[in-house]
Amino acid sequence: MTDKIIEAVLKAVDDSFGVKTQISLVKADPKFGDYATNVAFQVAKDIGKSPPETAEAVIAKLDLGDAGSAEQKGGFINIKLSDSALASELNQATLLPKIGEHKLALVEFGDANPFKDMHIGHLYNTIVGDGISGLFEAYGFSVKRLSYHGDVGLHVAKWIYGVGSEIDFDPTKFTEALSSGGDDPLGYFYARGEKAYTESDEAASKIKEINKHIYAQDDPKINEIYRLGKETSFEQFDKIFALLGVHYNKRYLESETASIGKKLVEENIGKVFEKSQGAVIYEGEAEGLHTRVFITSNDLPTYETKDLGFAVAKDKDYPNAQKSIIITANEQSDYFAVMLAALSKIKPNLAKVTVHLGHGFLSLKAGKMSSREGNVYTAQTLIDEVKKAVETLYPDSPAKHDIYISALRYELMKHKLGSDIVFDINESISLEGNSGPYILYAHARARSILKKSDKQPSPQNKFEPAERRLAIAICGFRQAADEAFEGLKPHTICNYLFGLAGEFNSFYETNRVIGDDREEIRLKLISAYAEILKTGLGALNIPAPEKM
RNA sequence: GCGCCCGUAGUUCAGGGGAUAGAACGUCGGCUUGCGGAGCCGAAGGUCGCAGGUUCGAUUCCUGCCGGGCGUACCA
Repeated sequence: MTDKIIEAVLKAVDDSFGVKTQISLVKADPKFGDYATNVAFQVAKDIGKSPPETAEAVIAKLDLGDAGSAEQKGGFINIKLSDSALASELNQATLLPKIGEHKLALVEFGDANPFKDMHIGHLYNTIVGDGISGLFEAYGFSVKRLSYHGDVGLHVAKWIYGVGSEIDFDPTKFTEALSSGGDDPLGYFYARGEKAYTESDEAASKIKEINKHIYAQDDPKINEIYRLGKETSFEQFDKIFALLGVHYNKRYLESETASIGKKLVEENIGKVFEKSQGAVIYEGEAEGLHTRVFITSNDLPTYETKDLGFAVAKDKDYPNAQKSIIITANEQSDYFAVMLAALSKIKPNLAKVTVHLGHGFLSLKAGKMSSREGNVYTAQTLIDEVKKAVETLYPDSPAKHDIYISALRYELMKHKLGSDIVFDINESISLEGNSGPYILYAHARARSILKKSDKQPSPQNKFEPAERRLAIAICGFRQAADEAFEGLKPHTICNYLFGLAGEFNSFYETNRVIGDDREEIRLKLISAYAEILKTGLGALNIPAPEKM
């Protein structure tokens, strides 16, 4: 509908002044109209008239058909949708264009490294990734959720050193050693190795030696400890993914992509890469980037090389993806710019569809959780805390699971990606304010009203002012969703839903539904409202139970 | 040093050339014998970091500065 209006306005501008331009339609202050455009300001100067005169002239030529009417105020052209146009809009308010039909999108996220903790940053990353995946699915894409893990590299050697020095590198003592690492053996032994690495040269060289054995796989004891540690790690990761309801299509490992990438880099030395000080590097300065090492002077591939191999591996498994999104913390943004620059010279078609999406740093609001000083909070700890808080606040709810999942997911997606965010557990589970449970409650309440009535929702071509206001708000979904999808900004959906719920509560406060003369049309509004809440939450993979 | 991101109410955050800069939390004051009050209405609270520039119009774009985060050759 808005497309048709924009078209009509542009035609009127062209007819009046022979000017071709571009405009957007914004939601107007309700006292002025439903939508507004400032096109008169844009063209007024060129045609030598004041904005109000220009707007009047445009309106004189404007043919909106039965879509609505327009009037000028202070240079703005305010458009009011006709009731019939609004009614038909309302009927298709939940529909999103299936522009991804028969198209494939790859989304990579949740790349926690085995042998290390899955901390709250990984949790954030995982939820954002699954949300972006859901958004693409809502627009009809077939989405493959992929994870990628650094199962080789110095951090692994540090961990093996940490545990190995305790059990004298005897794999049979591994299980016993795990229990001595407390409730978080992975983090515990990694921290030990890390400490030794920085504090002792002897340990550092031993760790580097272990690292070589890991790549070469030529030491049976190290191989076995490695296998056990990796198994333990992924068991933990899978437990968390299952808790969150995240379903991956495929897990990739750096140990698999390393050789593919290394071959690719070696083939392109002198073309894309240069040798320097014994290492193989990519010089990005000419493109405004920086230089990065792809193969070390010890002849080991770095993360960048493995990522090149990963791009190829993904393409082999899922050829012709229209979009490949990589989601990481934004500390890796510059890194990805270099990696993608190198990729664009080797596999331009792959680089073209690849987008890196960076998110900010997640911290927790100071509270009881900060008692574990010096520790990074693990994903599991935060999940447990939120779950526990939900059980206390909603002891009788039949939907506790959905509530705590929604609390987590909503809280992490309601902020614009890229900025650092502070997670407040109490706020995340509260029914007051901009929270997941608030939206869930709004949805459950609407469903309950619909269930209670014995009449059927029925559209009508005439709205009372309060009804049309709600209807307009409901029809805003499409725009919010498009913005979220096109700009990879899930938070626009959260903010929209929160605003919509506020509109509804305000409406519901003074407009009786059941038993009113206008029950059918109001039920229609409520049903559309409930569907929008469910669809919007669903697009971000947030559950919306019927009761809570 | 250089590069990228960020500075909006007491706090957490939206907005991102255009009509009076918004919301939530917190504070204060009202409403409620009704469909889920877990709500609604209202008040107080802002030099949109500072200074220039572009523009009919700048919180928004540009430049500089101040403050913060991240990155910046062999970690990921």
